[in-house]
Amino acid sequence: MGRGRVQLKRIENKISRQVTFSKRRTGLLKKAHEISVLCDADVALIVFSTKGKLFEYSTHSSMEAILERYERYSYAEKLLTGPEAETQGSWTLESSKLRTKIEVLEKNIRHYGGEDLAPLNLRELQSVEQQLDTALKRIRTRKERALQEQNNALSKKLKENDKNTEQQNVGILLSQPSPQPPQPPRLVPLAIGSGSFQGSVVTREDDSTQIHTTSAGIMPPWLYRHVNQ
Amino acid sequence: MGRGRVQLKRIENKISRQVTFSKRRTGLLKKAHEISVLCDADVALIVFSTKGKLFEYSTHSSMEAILERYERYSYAEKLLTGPEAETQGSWTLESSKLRTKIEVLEKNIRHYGGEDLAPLNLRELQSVEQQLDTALKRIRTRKERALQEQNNALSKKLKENDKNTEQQNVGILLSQPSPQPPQPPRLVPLAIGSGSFQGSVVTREDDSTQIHTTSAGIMPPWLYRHVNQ
DNA sequence: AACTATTTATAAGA
DNA sequence: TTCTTATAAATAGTT
Repeated sequence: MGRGRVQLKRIENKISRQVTFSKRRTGLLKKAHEISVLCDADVALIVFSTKGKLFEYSTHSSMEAILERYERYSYAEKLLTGPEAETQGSWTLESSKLRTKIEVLEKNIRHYGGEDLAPLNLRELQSVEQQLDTALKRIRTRKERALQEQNNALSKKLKENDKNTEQQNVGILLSQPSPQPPQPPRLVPLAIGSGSFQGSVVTREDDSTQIHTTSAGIMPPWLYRHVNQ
Repeated sequence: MGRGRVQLKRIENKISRQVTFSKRRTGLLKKAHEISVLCDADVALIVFSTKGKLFEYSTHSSMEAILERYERYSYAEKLLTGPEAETQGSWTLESSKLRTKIEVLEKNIRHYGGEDLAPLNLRELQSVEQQLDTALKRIRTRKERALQEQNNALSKKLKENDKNTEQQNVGILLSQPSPQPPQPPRLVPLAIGSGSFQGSVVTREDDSTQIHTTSAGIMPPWLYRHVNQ
């Protein structure tokens, strides 16, 4: 699509690689949005440039929702592909069991849907919902416990160290600088054109950071022509 | 791109919507792959069709890796957005909010049940289930993050103490321990070969699950023309 | 950033 | 679904 064909391999020239990235990124985001609107699809697109700059697009239903939806599929597949790969930790085992259960439940829901509307029993639904709730809670509890144990272990070790050092240099420890808080990337909102748009486009950088998050009713610049021509 | 311009709005005709989806999906995946190779970018693309069928593309570094990388950014952003809400028992607040939400949802379920059996839309049910799932996952994530932060903080302090102790023993107390250098974003190294393909394309359905994962050196079907023409 | 010459993507039609 | 073809779009190379 341009003056000359392009080899499908990394562009070595840094400048043109960057230019191409910019151009194609725009096109990719646009197309992601288009298919989501035209075909009523749920789309999530994440792009990290070589330099670590993030660009993303997601359908109205938000990135998080789509990623979670994806994760569910993902887990189901893993269970199918390699159920033996459960060597991690104890809660991993528990977790996967629960996820299996969830999958079964979800499959049931789909199954019900495949049939007539009649067999849809509300009580069954509520039951399923409750089971899901319970299953997820167990997973959460498990993970928490694991992390809590870690915390306890660390705290204990910390105290022991403190005790050891106190005897020798009490004053030093008192003047410890408090640990630096984690540095989040800076975010700067960008101006957006008009139109109707329900997805979101975000751009963040390590140093210069920019976000353009479009809320409902706002049109991303790369859709401008589509609407006005 | 075709015989006649296209309006950026949902295609109402089911058949042509499906056809368009199929075509554009192919194109989108192709372009995602191209930019990842040409520009050395990390790309993750997730597409759910209306029917819930999943299509995905991810660069060599795998979907999971990219999503995790994304989550890191995402979390950092949230810290910026609401840094005050990240203190001690903040997640407790969040948690109760989510629980309230769950209660509302549960009330909705009951409400549906109180009415006729007819209005019971399967999609709605699944939607509710998903919302519950999401809500619970968020709580879990919140707690995990809080605990993880605690872990990190403790680890850091532990290291600092160790370092201090060393200095003490040697008798050098000239300078303050330097604050932790800001964490540069990690860059995931990409190994992209010329003309070869290292990403993976997966297609899965609810019941019949099919995967075609391309390993290095194997060309996805939609790149066929590129190489052979 | 703009501007085109070309290559690509694709909407329709079969 | 798949192929063909006319056209709309995207974009590589240039200015």
